[in-house]
Amino acid sequence: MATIKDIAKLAGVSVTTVSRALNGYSDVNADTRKRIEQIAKEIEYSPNALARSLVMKHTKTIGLLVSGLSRDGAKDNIVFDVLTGINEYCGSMGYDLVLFNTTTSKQKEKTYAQLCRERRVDGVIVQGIKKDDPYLIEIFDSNIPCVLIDVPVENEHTGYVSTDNVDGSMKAIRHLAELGHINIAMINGHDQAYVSKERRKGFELGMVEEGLDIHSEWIVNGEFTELKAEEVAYHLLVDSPEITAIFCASDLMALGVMRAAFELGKRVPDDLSIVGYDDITLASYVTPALTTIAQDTFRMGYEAADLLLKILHQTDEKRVQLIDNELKVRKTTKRCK
Amino acid sequence: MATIKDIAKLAGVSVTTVSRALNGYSDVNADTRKRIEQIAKEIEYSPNALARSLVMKHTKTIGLLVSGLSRDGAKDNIVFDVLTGINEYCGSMGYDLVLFNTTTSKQKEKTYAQLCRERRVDGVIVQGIKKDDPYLIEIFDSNIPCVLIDVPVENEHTGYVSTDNVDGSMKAIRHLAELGHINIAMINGHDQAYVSKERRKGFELGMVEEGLDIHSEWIVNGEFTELKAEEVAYHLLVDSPEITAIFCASDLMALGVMRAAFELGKRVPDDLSIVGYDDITLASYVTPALTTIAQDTFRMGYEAADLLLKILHQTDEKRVQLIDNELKVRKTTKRCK
DNA sequence: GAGAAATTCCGAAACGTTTCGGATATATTT
DNA sequence: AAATATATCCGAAACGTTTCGGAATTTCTC
Repeated sequence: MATIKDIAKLAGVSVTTVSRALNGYSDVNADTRKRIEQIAKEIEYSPNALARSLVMKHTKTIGLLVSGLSRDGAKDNIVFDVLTGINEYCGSMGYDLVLFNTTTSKQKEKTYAQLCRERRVDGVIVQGIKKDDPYLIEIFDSNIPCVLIDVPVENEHTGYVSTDNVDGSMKAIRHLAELGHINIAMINGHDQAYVSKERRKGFELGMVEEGLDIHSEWIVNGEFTELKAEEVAYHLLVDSPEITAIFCASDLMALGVMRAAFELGKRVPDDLSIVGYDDITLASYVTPALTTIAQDTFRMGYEAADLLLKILHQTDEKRVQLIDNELKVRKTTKRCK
Repeated sequence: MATIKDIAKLAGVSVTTVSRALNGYSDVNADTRKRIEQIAKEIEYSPNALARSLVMKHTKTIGLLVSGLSRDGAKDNIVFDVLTGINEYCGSMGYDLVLFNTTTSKQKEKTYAQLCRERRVDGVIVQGIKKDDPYLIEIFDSNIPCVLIDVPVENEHTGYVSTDNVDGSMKAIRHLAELGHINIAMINGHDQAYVSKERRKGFELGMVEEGLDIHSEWIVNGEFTELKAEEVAYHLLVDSPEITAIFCASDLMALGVMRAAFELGKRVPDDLSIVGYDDITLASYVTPALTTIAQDTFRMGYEAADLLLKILHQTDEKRVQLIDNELKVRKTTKRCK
C-alpha cells in the first residue's frame, strides 16, 4: 500500500513536505503541492489513520457501548434510533464509530477502561447500562470523556442525556385523570433502571396532584418485557377488577398488557385504558393504536454525540441535555364509564 | 498513559521481554512474567492497539458500510437485525466493528477504498447498496476482503450472503394459488435492487408453474416504501378490481397495500389476500397479522461475518452463503371466493 | 569437564505518520 | 550592497508496538 514515503521519492521531496502539502500547510509551493497531490492520486495513496493517530494522540473515533444490541432489541427500535442519531451527528463531524461488544463473555473480562484505551477512542457513548453494572463506577473514575443515555452521572468528563421522565409520566396520569379514571395502576420496568425510578415518581406525583389514591400493590414490575408484563397485568386485573387504567413504563409492556386484557375479555379502551411510554414504531401500528409518551430517541442520540464532542473539545461546560417528550393520544385511552 | 516502556523500566528488563511476556511467548522466565504482569496491572497498562496494528498489519476490526442507517430504517428492523448478527459473531471472534458513514455528503467524497484503507479495516460488510452505486465496482476492483448482503458479487476476495429470493417468491405464489387465487398482482421494489429482480422472477416462475396468467401491468414498483406502495396499490385496485391477491416484495409495502385496501372498503383477507416479504417485527403485530416470507436477517448478518472471516483467513474457498426462508401463514390470506 | 543444547534475555529496526527547529534560497528594505 | 524578511524546504525525533537475529547463561550429555 502506498505511503507518504513513496510519494516523497516520486516527487523528489522530503516526507515532511509531502505531509505538509497534503495537510494544507502554507509553507509549500503551489506547484510542488499540485505535483504531490497529483502523484498521490495516481498511486492511490490513502493516509494511514493508525500512524497518524499514534502521533496525534486522537483517533477521530468514538466508542459505543450498548447493551441492547441483541436479537430482541429489534422490537423496540430505541437502540437503533439512538444509534442512527449518534451516527448522523458523528458523521457530519468526521468521526467514525466503533461498536464495542459487551454481549460476549470474551469481552466482559476486559474492563470498560481497557476497552476504550486499547482502541484509543476519543470518547464513549454508553447506552442501556444498568445502575448496578460495575462498568458504571469505572466510567465515573476513569478520565475518558463519556456521555450516558438515560443515566444521570455528572462529572468533569462525563455527562448524560435524558428526557424528563417524571414530567412525562405526569402527563400520562393527567390525561388518564381528565378522562375520569380513578383506579389507575402502573406496570414499571425493574429497579436497575434509572428511568423506572423516575417514572414511578412521576406516577405518584401525578396521582397526588390529581387527588387520586395510590395503591402500592397496584405498582408492579414487568421487567420491560412484553411477556412478563402480560403475566403481571393478568394477575393484577383478576385480583383487582376495579382497575380501569394502566400506565406502563414502556410500550412493549403496554402491548403485553393489551394481550392480558384480551385474554380476560376486557376490551381496550372500553373496559381498560392503557398508556405506554417511548412511542416505538409498533405503537402506532398496533390495533388499537397505543396512546403513549413519545420520546425522540433519534434526537437523544444526536444530542448525546453533540454533548460528547463538546466535552471533548471543552467548548462548553454543559454536562446534561434534556429532551422534550410529548403525550400522543391515540386509541387505547377513553373516558371512564 | 502507561506504555510498555514504563513496565520495562520498572521491571528492569527490555521492552522486548515485556512484549513477549505479555503476549505469552515461551522464552521468558515464569518469575519475570509474573512480575511483569503484576506491574502491568498496577500501573493500569493497556496495550495501544494503534501501535500494534501499525506493525502487525491488521487491526482486528471490520468495517460496516450500511446505507439504511437512517431514521426511517427503524420501521423495518432488517438493518438492525443484520447488524446484531454481525456484532454477535464478530464479538465472539474478538473483532470490533467500525461504522462508516455513507449518509453524509462529507464522506461521500471519499471513495470506498479510501474509507477502508484509512482505517485499515481487515475486511468490510456492505449492506443496502444499490446496483448502480459507484461504490460497487470499486469494491470489486479493490482487493479488500468484503462480503455483500443481498448483492451477488463473487471474487477472489469478495463474497455475499443472501436468501433464495426466487424460491421464496414461488412459495408465496404457490400458497396463493392453493387458496384458489387466479388474479394475482405484485408490488415490487425498484430496479436498483437485486432482490427485486429475483423476486419478480420467482413471481413469474410461480405463476407459470401454477398455470396462471401474468398481467405485466399488474406488476408495479412500490419503491420499498409504505407510502408509495399504498399509492400504486390504490390505483391498481381501482383499475383492476378483479385482482384478489397481491404479493409484495416487502412487508412494509404490504402494510401500504393493506391501507389502500382499507380506503377502498376492501376487507383483508376476505376481499383481498396479501402476502409480504421479510417478516419484520411489525408483520406479526399488525391486524390482521401479515402472511409473509420470513428471512432470518439476524442469521444473515451472522453468516456474513463468518464468511468474511473465512475469506480473510483463507480457510475456505466458499464465497456465497444462502440462508433459508420460510412461508409464515398468518391472517392476511384466505381462500378465494 | 568439554561440547552441545536449552533457557532467557536484549538491541535495533521497522511500521507510517507529524512536527520542531533550522537551513537554504529568494525577495524586500534601507 | 548589506541587512533583513519571506518563501520553501528538510533532517531527525517521536508515537508504542513487534520481531529478527543473536548473546549470555545455565543445564544436559557423554
